Amino acid sequence: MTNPVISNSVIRRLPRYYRYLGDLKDAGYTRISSKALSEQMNLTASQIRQDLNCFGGFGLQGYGYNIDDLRKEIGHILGIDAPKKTIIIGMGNLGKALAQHLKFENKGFILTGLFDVKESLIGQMVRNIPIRSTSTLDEFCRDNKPEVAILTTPKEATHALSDQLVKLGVKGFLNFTHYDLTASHPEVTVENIHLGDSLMTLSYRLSEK
Amino acid sequence: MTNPVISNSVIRRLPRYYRYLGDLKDAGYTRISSKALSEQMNLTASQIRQDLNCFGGFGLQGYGYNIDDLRKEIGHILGIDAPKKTIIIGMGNLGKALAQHLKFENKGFILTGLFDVKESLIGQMVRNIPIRSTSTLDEFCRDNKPEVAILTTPKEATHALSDQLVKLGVKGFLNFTHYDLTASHPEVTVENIHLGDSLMTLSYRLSEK
DNA sequence: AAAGTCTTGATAATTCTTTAACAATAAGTT
DNA sequence: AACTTATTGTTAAAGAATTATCAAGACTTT
Repeated sequence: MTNPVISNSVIRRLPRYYRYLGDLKDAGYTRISSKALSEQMNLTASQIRQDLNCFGGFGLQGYGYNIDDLRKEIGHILGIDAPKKTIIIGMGNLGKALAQHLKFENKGFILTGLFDVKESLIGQMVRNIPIRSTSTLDEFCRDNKPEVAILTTPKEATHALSDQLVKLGVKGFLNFTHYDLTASHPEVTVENIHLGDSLMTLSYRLSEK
Repeated sequence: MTNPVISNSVIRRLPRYYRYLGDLKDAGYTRISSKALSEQMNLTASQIRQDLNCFGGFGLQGYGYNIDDLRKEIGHILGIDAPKKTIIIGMGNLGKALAQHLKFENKGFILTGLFDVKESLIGQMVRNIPIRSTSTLDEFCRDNKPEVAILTTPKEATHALSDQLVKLGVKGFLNFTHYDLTASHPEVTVENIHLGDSLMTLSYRLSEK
């Protein structure tokens, strides 16, 4: 698709809208105005309207937005209705925590494979999926064609591993390793999550006060 | 301290500078120019110089920056030399992963307490720290005065828990729960980490291609 | 020690993001 | 059915962030 290019800032707010709309829906509400939503979310109403209008006019003057419709629209924009096969590499505590707590199904992902190098982990079941040896990755990817990989491996392993996965057709990475991954090809997408950076940001804010 | 107010964008880049400078130091380098660093980090040299000059002129014309000095300066700016006592509440896989993998000592934090409500976890040792019952939180905080809490509890528990902790003197939160925490008092700092949002952002980028 | 090179810090220009304003229009009300 | 109120989508203005530029000055070489 060749859409008009949406700014990063807008994209990063979409999941938050999606969450809040889900909560409102669960609470039984059917409509909301940009003003009311802005108060809940600590944003300006203007920003919400501006953001949503990047994708279309989902609201109705004098009424606001239908919560369920808007949520579905945003879900569609986020690609949640196009499930992507996903593997996790590195099944230590972090890998396990992600496997168990991330609601993959709700977010457009299907967890299909778990990998680790550590003998003692191989064969363990997490969420009814067996942990496989990383040495079987090539074979698994050829058979199952996962599109997304979540990495929680040691820093040293990351670069070679991501190269291998890109060759095997993986298009998206959620990278929790200490290695700063950059997209090697234009069709590859990387989301780096450095938990340590968040800690340091917190430290800064505590120190400045 | 009443500093000239640094923008969010700058603050969020500081930890990344800190990491890269650490890597360069470990690799044995002693100096680097903004241009060379910008190429490694995929930024502009201008931005790096602009960012650093928010805090002072750490560079030298015709030479660049001394890696070790600059790293120390940024560490100091980040408050890494002022260790903050920290507790983790919620010792499921995520809490355990954070306890074991986050390098607290390097980042200005000292892990002093671990808490969970689940009977089977209480008493377990992680990093030589016992997991305590959440019911002992008041007592622990009065005795140990932790400044920072990392939350990995269920959504429902978060609001009440954070209120309780603020009353007990906790000033900083790293919030991994599905509840969007907002700083209730001006002296309280919150860093929300929604891993699900990162997944959805990734989903968007994969879908747009 | 002079000439040349490099690289900063600062300022200016540009671009991007957010906020404000308001006409248009749909819903709700009498 | 007309009138009032609410709220959008859009355009314009303001504010931030990023990038480009360049004089000043420190290092390096001859």
